Amino acid sequence: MGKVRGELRSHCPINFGIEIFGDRWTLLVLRDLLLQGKRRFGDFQASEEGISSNILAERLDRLTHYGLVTAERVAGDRRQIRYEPTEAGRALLPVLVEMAYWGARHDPRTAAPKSFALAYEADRAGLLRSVEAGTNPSEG
Amino acid sequence: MGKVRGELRSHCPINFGIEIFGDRWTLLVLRDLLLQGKRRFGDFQASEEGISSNILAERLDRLTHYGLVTAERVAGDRRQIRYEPTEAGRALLPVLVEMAYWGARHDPRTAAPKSFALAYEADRAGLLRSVEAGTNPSEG
DNA sequence: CTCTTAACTTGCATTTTGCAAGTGAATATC
DNA sequence: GATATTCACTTGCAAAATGCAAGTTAAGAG
Repeated sequence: MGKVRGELRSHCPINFGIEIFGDRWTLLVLRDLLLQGKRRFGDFQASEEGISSNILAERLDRLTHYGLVTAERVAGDRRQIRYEPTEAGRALLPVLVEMAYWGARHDPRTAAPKSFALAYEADRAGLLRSVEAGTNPSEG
Repeated sequence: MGKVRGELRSHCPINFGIEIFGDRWTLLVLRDLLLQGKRRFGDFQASEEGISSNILAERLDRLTHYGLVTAERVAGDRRQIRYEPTEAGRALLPVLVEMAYWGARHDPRTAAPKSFALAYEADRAGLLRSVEAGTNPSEG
């Protein structure tokens, strides 16, 4: 059961996001969901950062609770649950892309290929569209 | 003393940002710094979310450690310390703007004026420039 | 001097995180 | 159809982070 969180500290539009995904794991789940096409519990667990199962379960609950994600059992294999981003979840893609660009430019050891930052700089809107369509060539 | 953090979980460009500002307070400090023009310890403390002084001190330390912020004593009043964003810190502005837009569009009780989301939709690049210049009319 | 201001520190209770192991239901295998 | 395996969690508990209140130190004001 997703624990219902109390009052927000403020309704500053930046704070709103922080209250939902301002922690060390939630944005990684959203990254996997929106950029890597992952849809299942085990997929998220398999990411290199190594989220543990109790944390992952709580975050998926919270994302569902806040309407960024939906969860449903898979017909054909009722053990599985498929997580899908909602419109509100997909609307976070530009946030992720800006963070990725910042990381690509400021982490001296970044794993992002140069082509990503270059593509961003050449045509941000185009990059966003291709990432949205899942046809972006400059990601792992 | 800023505690030096250990190894990063990964060099995914999104994770890099999370490791630095993925918590409930750091982005609020950056918001105050980049969007509200706040420069002093007491200014940050005065924000409506109510950060406590030990947390604030630790976050400022960390931001300084990671090179997003500089700290220096004010000549003329050596009690004061002035915090300034670096280039890397200012480069987070687009991330904050995307988060603000998302919050403005998805928090039903958002404090953001409609003009902000409308200005974003009409001319994102122009909004970014005006926010960068501190001449943005659609913020509190 | 004494008082006040500014920027922290410290102590401690509460909450969150993280690891390892365990559970229960559904499906695959023998 | 009994057994093993997969999947998505739960549970227990130690460790770390957070949050509140009060205290400290250095500098400037009166």
